Amino acid sequence: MTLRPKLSDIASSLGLSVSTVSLALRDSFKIPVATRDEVKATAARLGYVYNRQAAELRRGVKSMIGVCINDLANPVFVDFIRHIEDALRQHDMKLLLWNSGEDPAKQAAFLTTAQEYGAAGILICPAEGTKRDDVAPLLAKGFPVTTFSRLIEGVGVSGFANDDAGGMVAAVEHLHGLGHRRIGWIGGGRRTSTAVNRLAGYDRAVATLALDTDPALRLFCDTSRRSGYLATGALLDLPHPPTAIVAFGDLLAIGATTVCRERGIGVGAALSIVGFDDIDECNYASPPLTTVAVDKVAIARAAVDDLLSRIAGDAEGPVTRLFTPRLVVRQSTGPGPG
Amino acid sequence: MTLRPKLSDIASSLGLSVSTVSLALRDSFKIPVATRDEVKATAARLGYVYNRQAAELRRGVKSMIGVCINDLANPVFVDFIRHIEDALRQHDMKLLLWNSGEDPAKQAAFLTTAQEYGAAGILICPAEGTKRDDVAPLLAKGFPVTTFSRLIEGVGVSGFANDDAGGMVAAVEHLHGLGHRRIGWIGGGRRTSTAVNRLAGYDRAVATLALDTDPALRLFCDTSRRSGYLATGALLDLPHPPTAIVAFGDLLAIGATTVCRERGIGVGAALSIVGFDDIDECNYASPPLTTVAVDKVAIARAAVDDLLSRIAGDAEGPVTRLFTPRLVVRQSTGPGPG
DNA sequence: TTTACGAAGTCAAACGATTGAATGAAGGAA
DNA sequence: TTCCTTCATTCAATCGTTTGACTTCGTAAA
Repeated sequence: MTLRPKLSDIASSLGLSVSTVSLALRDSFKIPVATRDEVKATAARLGYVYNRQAAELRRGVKSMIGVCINDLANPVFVDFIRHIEDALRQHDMKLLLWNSGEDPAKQAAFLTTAQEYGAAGILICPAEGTKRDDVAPLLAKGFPVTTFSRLIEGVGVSGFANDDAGGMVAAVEHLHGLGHRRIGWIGGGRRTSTAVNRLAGYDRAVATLALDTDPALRLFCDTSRRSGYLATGALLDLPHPPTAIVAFGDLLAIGATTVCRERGIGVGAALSIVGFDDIDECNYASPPLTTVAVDKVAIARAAVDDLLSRIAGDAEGPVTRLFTPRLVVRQSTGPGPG
Repeated sequence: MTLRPKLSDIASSLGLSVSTVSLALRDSFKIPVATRDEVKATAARLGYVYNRQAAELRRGVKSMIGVCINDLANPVFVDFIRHIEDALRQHDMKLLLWNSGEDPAKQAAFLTTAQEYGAAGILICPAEGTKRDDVAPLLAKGFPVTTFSRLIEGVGVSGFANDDAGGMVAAVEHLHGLGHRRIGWIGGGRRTSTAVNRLAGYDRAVATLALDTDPALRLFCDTSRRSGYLATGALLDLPHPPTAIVAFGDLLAIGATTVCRERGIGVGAALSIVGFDDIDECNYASPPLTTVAVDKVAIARAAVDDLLSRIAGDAEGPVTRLFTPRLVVRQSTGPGPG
């Protein structure tokens, strides 16, 4: 187990100075091409590996971005990561991944850790219950932070998210157009901007379209398939169950289809179900799921662009931008009763 | 936008030396408690953030692990990441994530990048077509590398994987026990150890149990839901289609159930389907999927433990360990014809 | 012959934290 | 008073790279 070779090893092996070697490896025009080639050959021969930590310490540049999400088990977030990674790759930036598991304490730990490791900035999908003061200190110090998918209320931090309220309005309007008047909600309560806004969209549409407002129709739970299964079961057990359900997210909706199957309730017939996010799984659900497609690629790109321009220093104040979703009608929705 | 404070800022603000501050922050017994507290308070007031890059450069320790997987879109790999992350967290190690997308070139880039960033070691699920020489140089240099989920043929690198052949034998035996004699295969060919071994298990069981060996029953494709959908469609179009299908992975199996649904073929009745991996989605498929459950938690833990002991220097030669899978019978398999 | 200049490299001081060795002051024993 | 400890703190070298300033040398212009 040889020691990792450094510039000085290459230098002494060639009878050159460390400076020359450093410049040669970085292709400085100050070093003749012949020397450069010699240096590079020796570096390769010795198995030299660039010590980026040392270099960044000296140069004061950074090339890593911290990315914090809440739930790796949810394909939506994984989709976001994939697109963020794609975008970062184009800028030659690396990704330090963190999973907060919706725990603001773990998230706070990451905020510190990412800085410690010399991250240039942080991309974060704020955990449930993230408060203004959780990120304000960073922003005050001028440390670049940008949020994606979820927004943080009243903080001067850039955020790129889906128009969740609008999307949910579209979902309810779609069901209303099919003749549904009694529409249930399953999903998050008020602890993330996504949940707040989707629920607000539901409430607004229900009010505007004069649909049934029975509070029993709204069931709050987390975002897993299992919760969708359980919550939908509970709605179906109501004395006067809904004829359609909008779910906070696709996983919930998929859980909903499962309980229907078990009970012999035809999805898209006896019960219509709409999901949200449009993960790949929707296409293979039984039946394929009507959902509100979030433009994850655009959101990821915008967030990365914003963060990078903030890092570069040429960004003005914080930006908030909502992206318009698209209702994708598949077979889990059908005509209402009557 | 203030500059990030450093030890010297705390020091001068207190009229102390940098050494004292450094020692105080690390709770050295050489510094009286009163001074420590003062230093810590000032650090907090100034918003001091530890510069781990500088510290690691000086101390020569590392606290980051590079993790490279092939396909973030596949829940199996995401499951592995989650468990790896859990295991690493307990050792206070951070995770630098990389997605190779099954591209050995991208994977090679990561091997270098991770070292450049000062990773202590690398956990890798080798991309398709990874050859001995892709990792041998690292190992020769004594850089710790451990593989999980897939193995690399004939290289002295530790590997922790599922007993894929055994699992597939169990799947075929299960179908045989149900009376199936004509069993199709959909999935990977020979480019990963997982594919090689699962297919070998299929072949072995087919031979041992004297089942139909029609080569048309084996269809090679990638691991996506879509491929499962297409490949299964092709098998069903055969003049003499199989009565059961084993899939390389769950996503394929889910795609398979989808095409059956479209064609009105009862899964678990007219056609039995077995998946592999046991991702959460299996429980919510229609019907819930019989599958071979891989012990991802144990594999992830073992890989992390091995890597960490290698990093600590107290590991002998490379270790290869296979973990026994468990057949989980759900409703996608049922009695064969006759 | 002197001066000037470009080419090819080298010097040495950073970057921020760590740490073994050294310092100075206070207190106690002889 | 002198010597020895102990305590609290500081010195200074170091980790591996980078980079502005500098050297050295040969050649060409004046």
